[in-house]
Amino acid sequence: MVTIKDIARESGYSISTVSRVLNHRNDVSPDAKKKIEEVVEKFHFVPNNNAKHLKQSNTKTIVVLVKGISNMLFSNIVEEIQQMIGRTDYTLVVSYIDEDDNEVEQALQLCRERKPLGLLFLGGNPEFFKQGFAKVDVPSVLVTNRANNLPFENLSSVATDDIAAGKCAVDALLEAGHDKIGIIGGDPVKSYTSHQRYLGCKESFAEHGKEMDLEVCYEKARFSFDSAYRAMKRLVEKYPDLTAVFAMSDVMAIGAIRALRDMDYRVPEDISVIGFDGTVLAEYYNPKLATIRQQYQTLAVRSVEILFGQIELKKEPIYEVVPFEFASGESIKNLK
Amino acid sequence: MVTIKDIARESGYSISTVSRVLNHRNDVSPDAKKKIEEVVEKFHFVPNNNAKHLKQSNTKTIVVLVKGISNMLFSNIVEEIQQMIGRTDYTLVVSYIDEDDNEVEQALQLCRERKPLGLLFLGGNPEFFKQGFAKVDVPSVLVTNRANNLPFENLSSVATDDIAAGKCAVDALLEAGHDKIGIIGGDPVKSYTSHQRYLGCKESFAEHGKEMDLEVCYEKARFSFDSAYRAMKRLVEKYPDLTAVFAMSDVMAIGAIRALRDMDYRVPEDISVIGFDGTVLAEYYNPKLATIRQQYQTLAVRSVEILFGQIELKKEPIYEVVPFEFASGESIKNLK
DNA sequence: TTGTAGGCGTTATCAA
DNA sequence: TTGATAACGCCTACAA
Repeated sequence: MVTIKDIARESGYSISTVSRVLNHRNDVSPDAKKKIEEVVEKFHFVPNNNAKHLKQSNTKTIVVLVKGISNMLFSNIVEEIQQMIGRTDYTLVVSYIDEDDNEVEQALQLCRERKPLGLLFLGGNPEFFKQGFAKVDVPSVLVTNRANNLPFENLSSVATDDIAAGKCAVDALLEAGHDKIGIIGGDPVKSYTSHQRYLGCKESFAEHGKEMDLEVCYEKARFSFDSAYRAMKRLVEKYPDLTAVFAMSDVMAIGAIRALRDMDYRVPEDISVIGFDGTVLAEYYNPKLATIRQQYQTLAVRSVEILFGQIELKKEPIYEVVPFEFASGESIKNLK
Repeated sequence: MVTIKDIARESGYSISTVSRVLNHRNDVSPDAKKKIEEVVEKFHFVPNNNAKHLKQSNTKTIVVLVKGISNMLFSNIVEEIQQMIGRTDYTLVVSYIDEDDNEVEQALQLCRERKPLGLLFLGGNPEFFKQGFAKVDVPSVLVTNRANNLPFENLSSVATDDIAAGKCAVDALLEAGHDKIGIIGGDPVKSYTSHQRYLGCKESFAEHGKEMDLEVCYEKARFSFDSAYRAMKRLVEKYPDLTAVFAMSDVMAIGAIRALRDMDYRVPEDISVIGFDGTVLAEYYNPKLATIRQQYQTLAVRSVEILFGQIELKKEPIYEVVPFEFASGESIKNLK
């Protein structure tokens, strides 16, 4: 393996000078720079990041922790963030972790290894934060979840108001004349987001003078096609006269629709469906999926802005709420 | 930051003994092990991987290089691989790189930094291999692409026969009575896979006694919904009387269908569509997408088996072809 | 079973 | 503008 040492020997300069050239510093003579770059090129030398990060302290890097690689909303947000950071002199490190893994532990590890100036969490479990976030001493922003109940002075948040959004989804169904509504969502005990959206549903029912029986109308699922598919089948079984379904993600909604069609229901003629997130999938599906569109661009932009605010100005934490939109699609039938 | 040194001091043992405990080695007394684990727990000590990998030589790790995070086929394969490796004493490192980046350079970098015993490439550009793979001295398997024309003694491959599969797709359309067929695929010059599938199309036409005019019937697109959407619109414009479309991925097919519907064509009544890959999306879409299903499980299993064969037995490279299946779906209309 | 010491490939601090 | 040299945190002969 060719190291900086080899480049030094080969170019006739010292290790330090090579290092300077590699890090694009300007206290090097043009001659040295030229010669060293030639040798680097010739040997296809690439620095070893382990050694680099082990030693380096002053790194302008931001770490993004993404919970779940198959979450399209997150993919979109990451892409936006990448573009924004690309225009600054910061480096972005994106780390994907499993839906169920502990993002705070992972953050701690990354802090030791990359010494970032800021952290961006895409998705997160409040429990993990309560347990371990105290040990994170880097400015952070929780994106997509609210951090109001997580009183850490270095943790802000940018999120959609999940209660209002959940309410909006059910409002849409109720106002189209549906009142036998099933819900497919995550486990409200484990997923804070699901819990919030569920509260929104409840509120909507109450406001329309109706009761909502969790036992009958709610089915738990993971955020995947097939898990939602199975949940939809269970839901129909225990609530056979439902006329509409609110699925707490677009992926879930599509899983549910497939299940309904396999049971010979038509969507939306027999049963209406509304999703959540407003990913590109919703627009491409047949029928076009009604959904609650989260403003992923705004989420991305504000998360970065707030993070930089925290890093550079050491501001107070901010808990920002980003508006959502109702996208009507073609999957809701108006009964009125 | 708490280091192994702190743990040593605090526990009363030496750094080496702590290191031994951390690496679960058995030449440590139970007392030492217990005491040190307590201290580690108390201080929430986590080793710094930079330092670890910098020094460590004997790492039983396999690196997977995935080209494109939004490729569902690859996600499925990765998941399978993860499960298989999980049952061994190897560690798996998954690295996602952009569709257009140079996977061989990235591989070189990872080899220096992680010293893996084997490499798995999910997708890859033969050009990059020709240029740089000679410097990779680790057993590798190219998954999804064939390496027959890449005569490196440490590079095997497991792949679907893209020519045969492309032919199968067009056969299906021709045999359903379609003969005005459009094709949406990657740039055949840049994407070897697309080129192979295109050759299959040509073969199918020839076998059915028809000609195929690349200029008229082929539209280039990236492997995304919206790029395929636009390609479909262009295709209809220059080939208005087509009755069927072969899209070289399921995602492309869905983008195309949306475009067709927006132009008031019905699928499959007016225009038939067949996709490629057989991802879960195909089954959940409406109409269920006809597609060429790649056996992602077999691809995953064989790639790992072949890699271990190379690592442990130093066998000759193998170029394995995995069978594919035609999934009829609901998106092809029979004109006969 | 345990400890000492040297080194992994960089960066950073000084002095030249 | 350069070059020694000491870290960075850990692993690993080798010695005890």
